[in-house]
Amino acid sequence: MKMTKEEQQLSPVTCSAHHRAISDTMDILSGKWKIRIIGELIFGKKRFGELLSSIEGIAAKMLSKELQDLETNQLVKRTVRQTKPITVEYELTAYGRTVKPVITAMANWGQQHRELIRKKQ
Amino acid sequence: MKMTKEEQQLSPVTCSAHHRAISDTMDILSGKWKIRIIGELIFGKKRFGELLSSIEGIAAKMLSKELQDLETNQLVKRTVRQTKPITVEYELTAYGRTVKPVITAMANWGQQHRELIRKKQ
DNA sequence: GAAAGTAGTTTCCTTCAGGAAACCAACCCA
DNA sequence: TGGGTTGGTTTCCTGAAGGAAACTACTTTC
Repeated sequence: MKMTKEEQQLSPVTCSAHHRAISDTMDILSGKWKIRIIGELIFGKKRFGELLSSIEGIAAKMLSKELQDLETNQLVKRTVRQTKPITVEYELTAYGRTVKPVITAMANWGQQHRELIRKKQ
Repeated sequence: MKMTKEEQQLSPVTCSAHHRAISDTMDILSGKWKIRIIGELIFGKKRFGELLSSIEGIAAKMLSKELQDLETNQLVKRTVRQTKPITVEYELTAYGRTVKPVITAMANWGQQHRELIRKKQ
């Protein structure tokens, strides 16, 4: 039986692994804010309050919870700095930066989609 | 002011467009089943019942609703075939196939993530 | 001693995505 | 006449996600 390149790539044997991998990614990036937070941290370290004001619409509760999730999954590192009022810095780990291609793929497709919709109307 | 390559790419000017693009993508691929459905249709046309049994765990109501969403967004084409009991075929549009890089990026990252977790434990 | 700035946590509430099961409707076959 | 097959829709329900606002705790400054 001949298979196209695509079918080889996604053969039934590797198919369930494929689904699992996608599920894993969706679980880790799930929720309304995780990708926004990662997008904010791609530029570098940010303090809790900075994230709170730069991510429009997020409440402190959600920011705190989502950052904990990201920390649990090793995507983000939390550092308490012994400043006058204590400040806390969040930054992407090297591992967290590996998510960038996923985000880029989504951004590219979304942009193309928007252009296509605009042209049609 | 000097900027790294990354900062040029994601300059403040294009930043909100970037967020919008990501939101668009997430909206269209949102929900528990859309990516699974697209993944199933990458192999070719499938009837409603075939999708229902090949996508483990989905209920008819959800399948119906998600397919409608995908059709609305031009990712999927629905064709009624005048067979003895009427059958309905769903297939990806050419446009629907452009989502593949996004799914591939998610699958790749998920797989890498799983391997990393496995090595650590 | 009060106010202001840091980084959260707690409580209470609402909404909505999604699941289970029953139902519908057209058609064929026996 | 009634069961099987197709492709759905309707109804009812629940859990989880997320929002608003108040509260905590520590320190510095006024």
